[in-house]
Amino acid sequence: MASKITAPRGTQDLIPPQSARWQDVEARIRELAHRFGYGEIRTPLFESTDLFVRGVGETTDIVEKEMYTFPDKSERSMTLRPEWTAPVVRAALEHNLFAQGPLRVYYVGPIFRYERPQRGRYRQSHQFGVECFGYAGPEADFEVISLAWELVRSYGIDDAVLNVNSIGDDACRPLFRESLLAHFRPHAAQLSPESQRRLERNPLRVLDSKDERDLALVATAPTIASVLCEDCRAHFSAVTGFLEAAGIPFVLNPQIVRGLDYYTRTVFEITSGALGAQSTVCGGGRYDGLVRSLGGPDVPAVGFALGIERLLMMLDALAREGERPRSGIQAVALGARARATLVPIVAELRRTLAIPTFVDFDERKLLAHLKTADRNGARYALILGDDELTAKTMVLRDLAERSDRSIPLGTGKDVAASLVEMGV
RNA sequence: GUGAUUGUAGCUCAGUUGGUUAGAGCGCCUGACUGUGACUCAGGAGGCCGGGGGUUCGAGUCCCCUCAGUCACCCCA
Repeated sequence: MASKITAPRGTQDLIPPQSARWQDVEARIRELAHRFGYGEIRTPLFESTDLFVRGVGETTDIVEKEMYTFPDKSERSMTLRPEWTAPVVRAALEHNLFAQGPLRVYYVGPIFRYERPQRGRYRQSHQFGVECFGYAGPEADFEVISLAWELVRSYGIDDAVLNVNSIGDDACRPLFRESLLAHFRPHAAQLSPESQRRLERNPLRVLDSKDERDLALVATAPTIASVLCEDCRAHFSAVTGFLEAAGIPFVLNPQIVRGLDYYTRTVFEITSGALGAQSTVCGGGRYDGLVRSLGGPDVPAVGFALGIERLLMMLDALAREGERPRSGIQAVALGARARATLVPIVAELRRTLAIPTFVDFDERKLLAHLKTADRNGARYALILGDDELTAKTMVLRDLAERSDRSIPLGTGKDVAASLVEMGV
């Protein structure tokens, strides 16, 4: 087994029938994004390391320890995409998309983070996300949040919770930072080592510490709400107002800080109890400063990223694995002559019918073929043996109804036509 | 990166204080039933016991290392 090559740690193969669920989810995502008027963007799997360092923030965990970074053959430092937002902004700038007014895009695809795998956390995972550029107003925040919520709602996931918060902007966040420093610094020695480190680099992140040594001080820390500037306050209350008007339930959660540096004002998360320690299925917010910090114009933006693995985990927790309806035809040939006759017929069925045609080329008994049909979830078995060859017919067995019908044996087109006529 | 725990057939798992040729259930294949699927019965195939090293007369069982899974911390999707 040691000599056997296995999938790298924290990655997984997606194989049938599991892959069909992913196709369903992705189809729903695309349909939803389409309805909201978002166009798809695809960017390279790897980018210049610098893009993420500048875009995500040097003090974030992603940049400090989670990036898959490697030198290419020209010794340029490259990094496997650990998140989509920075590449999306880079691409929009590169193609000058911001010159044409507001931009709405969505993405679906893998991200890579060098982490120790556990429930809901992998080295390669997949995200669906949207980015809405060009609107500074709360309407855009609402649009993006409601899009994320709509996906969760459409699956009937009832234990999902929408948490929202505002972390202020350039005007008031520095004040919040100062008041946090003033609160924690005198007691810095009592904080956990990790929090002490964060206190200097990014004091906001001390707030989401779960270390027992920090809890007491965190609990008495000043809240952002107390220092929010008038603009931020108005913006945030407009966002929550839209949510209320739309009947989208939410929780005001001052603990939500977000781990990426580029967020401003509105931040939100959708969480679920079905996900173990990684309770966030979707996280996002506003990042008005990012485009500029990546060398672009002053373009406000708001977006989110949603973990597809985690969404599927939530669906699993609902455990409503409905019986999949039978679909398709198992073409069955008994004997070499029947098999030779069947091959072109199968080819024609596959060309004209929308449902799958299954076929087993091995010489097996009818019983074995029917078992295979059962396993394939086929609705019908189309049987051709010596009797049928003589009578110039085929037997169409309805595996759900357990009934047989006879159809004339002809060319592939003839057979396909008969099947269509019979409502197959 | 830290800690805990697990790795035996395709899957779920047994394997006594180390002791000959490693087991079960499910699944798969074949047959009972020249040609009608979810039941039954009987056979069969399929394992360098994750990998490497060590202790021992002898290791699936003990020790070390390594890889991987799981769970948690950290952090996030």
